Amino acid sequence: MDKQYYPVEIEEKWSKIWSERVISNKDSDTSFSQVIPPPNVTGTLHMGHSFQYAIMDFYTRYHHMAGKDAHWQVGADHAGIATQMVVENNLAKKDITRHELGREKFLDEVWSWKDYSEEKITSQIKRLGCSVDWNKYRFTLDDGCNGAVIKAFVELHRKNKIYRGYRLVNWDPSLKTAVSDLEVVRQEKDGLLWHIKYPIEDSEDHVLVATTRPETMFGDMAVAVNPNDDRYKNLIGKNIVLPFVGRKIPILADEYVDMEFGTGCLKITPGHDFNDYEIGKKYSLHEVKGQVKTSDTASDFEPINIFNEDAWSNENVPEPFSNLDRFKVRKAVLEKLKELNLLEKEEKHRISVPRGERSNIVIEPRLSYQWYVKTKDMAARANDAVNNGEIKFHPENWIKTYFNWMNNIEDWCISRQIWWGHRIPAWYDEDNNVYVGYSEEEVRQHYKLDDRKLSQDDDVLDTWFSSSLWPFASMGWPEKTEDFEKHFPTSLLVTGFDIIFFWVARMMMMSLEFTDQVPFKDVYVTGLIRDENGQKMSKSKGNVIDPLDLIYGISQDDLVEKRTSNLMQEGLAQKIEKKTRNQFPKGIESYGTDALRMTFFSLATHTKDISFELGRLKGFRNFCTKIWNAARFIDGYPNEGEVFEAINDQDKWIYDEFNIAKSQIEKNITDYRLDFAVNEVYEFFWNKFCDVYIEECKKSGQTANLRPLLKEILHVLHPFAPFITEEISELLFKERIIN
RNA sequence: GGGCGAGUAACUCAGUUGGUUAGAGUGUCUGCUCGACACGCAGGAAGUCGGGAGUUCGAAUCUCUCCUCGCCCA
Repeated sequence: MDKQYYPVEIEEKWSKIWSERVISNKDSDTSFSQVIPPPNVTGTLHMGHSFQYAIMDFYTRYHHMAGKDAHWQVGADHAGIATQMVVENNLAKKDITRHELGREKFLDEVWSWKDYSEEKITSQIKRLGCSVDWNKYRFTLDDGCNGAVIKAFVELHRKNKIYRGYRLVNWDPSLKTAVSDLEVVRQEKDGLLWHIKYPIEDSEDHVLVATTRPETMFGDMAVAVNPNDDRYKNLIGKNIVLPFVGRKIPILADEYVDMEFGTGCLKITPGHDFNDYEIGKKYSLHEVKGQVKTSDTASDFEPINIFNEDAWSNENVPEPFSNLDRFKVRKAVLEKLKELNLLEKEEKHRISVPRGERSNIVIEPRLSYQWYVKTKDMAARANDAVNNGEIKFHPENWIKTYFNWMNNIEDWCISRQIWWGHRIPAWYDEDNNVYVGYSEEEVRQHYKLDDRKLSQDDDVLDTWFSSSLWPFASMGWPEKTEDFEKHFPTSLLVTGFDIIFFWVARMMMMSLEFTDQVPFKDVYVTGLIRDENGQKMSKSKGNVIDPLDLIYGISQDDLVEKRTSNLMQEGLAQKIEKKTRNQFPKGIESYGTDALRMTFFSLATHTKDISFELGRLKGFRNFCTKIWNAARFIDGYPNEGEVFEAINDQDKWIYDEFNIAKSQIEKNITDYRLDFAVNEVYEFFWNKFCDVYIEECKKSGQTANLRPLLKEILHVLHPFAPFITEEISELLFKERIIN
């Protein structure tokens, strides 16, 4: 044995062995199972993935060693919008758009990107030593998952829990697709509030309307005031003549209007604002020959749309404002208003700008046909499962976050106007009647259609729709496979708090809907890995650390190169280079996977921001070397006996200590406190076993128990540090800890 | 506006639900090339536990209040 522990070669040996073998206690009746949160095939794995996989692998090995049939379902996610964007960006470098390529050819491009990314990801998972069965690898867009998705969609539709609706959605004008509420990120910034004069019909007078979005005035269908507002009482029921357009719009009274805000007088633009849409719906606003009218008939409601899919003004907008980008429309409108002396004033105002999570462009609410899942009832059922303890969150506190969202849940918009994803199983005839079914053939049968021409919906489903089926679809559902029967519901889900709404809650709803069972019993909610200053790791901040670079080490130059290549923004490179060279004067040393794992465990505390600091990693690398050297020392003694038998006080003492530590460690493992557990391991091994016991053995010369005790310790240690323990076990005892 | 969380040694963090002198890793200081280990050993320094008030025999921990920072939802 070397004087130091050099992890790289040893780990490569074992990870290869492990990626080819399957651990399983098939004969055991007790199952322990979990599914991997499928990583997106957008590139490579980062620290967050390795962190969570370390925890998942820990529990897989731990329960396997305890005799359970442990199954960890592995796979990857097609990640609709994200992956499509990556491929589109790659094509853009060659000056090709997806439309030039056409749907089919573009999808070929995405599939080949998927193969490329998948290869990287799977080799990373293998390198981390994850105990998964690669024969059972699944992809969220493979045939099996597609079957599950279609079935889920059709069944929900036939149960009247999916519907198609024409309404306002969050529209991403650069991706030209609808996105869900969750995919919109709000950003506060300084903006302006404009006070605009709206002339009153048959009068020289006007009202002052305050708005942050003057460009939408072409879509105005009413002006609203609070009925208790004395300033405007006499105006209620009168009409406004909308500048530039000439449309006559009513002045409505509604409690919704905040008298304190702006002028207390609000323009109502149902086609371009979510709140206004609700008001428009309430009064069924609709235009008849240049006059907007109210009605009691809900179906009369007809909002006016003034933008195209790319957020340029359309034919509903008069010259010279038509066919312009929305921000140009704003500029032009304000100039003209000023000219006509209709702009009273502008004041500073904090506004919250909605942006697309992926594209970062300003979201434009847009009227369109989309598919929705009715969530209220499904959410209530999921909530019951939490309330009656069928699903437990660890730490418990996340329940509050979960309920905070679930109690205010809105219907889920699941259609996306992109190409990469599960095509929506809906067909339209030439009169635009819609039919939902498993296939065109099945649709014709089910709806008893003649041989009329049908064409399938062009849209695909939200990625999270397929992800929400993952715990059972990945195990073969709707087929009653062996895995599904034995390992579903799963025992544990390890995931980050950032996707509790996106994923965890939706899996719960879908699972109860389709299997009448919860998808998992325990949810281990992890924090998010940040850099050593608590900053989010991101390419543009130049603070990303690749887990593989911690395992293998990386030179300063290579690290700088890695951090500064392919930057979106010019000029960042220098700054990042300087910072990086400063922080890593000698690059990064090799620490090994076991040290990284144990560092992750020690960081798996109950806080949500996890600062990754090299000092901690160094401590665990030293610990690995300590283990190595203790073994090396013990290896110098012959095998004097197979089992531990206390013959003196030191023996009794260490065995007591060992058992105390063991039960403490076990408790912490079941409590999902791997941070405590790993500290316990560290403390026992170093301070008690090495510092005291081995030293006593040296003095007394009674060393027969060293080997048997080390063997027992290695078993406790194994889920924490699988590589080094397996290697030592082979070297000293010629046997495997896990076969 | 509603909700959640954080503030403890130079740095990054624990503190298992009120109980001796507040812990760890890293860093730092002193001394050690003694037969496992300098990624080590033996010692050491280092904290007004964000501020204030209260409950208690006893508070980092419970209550109130204030300050600072962060996140999520509207």
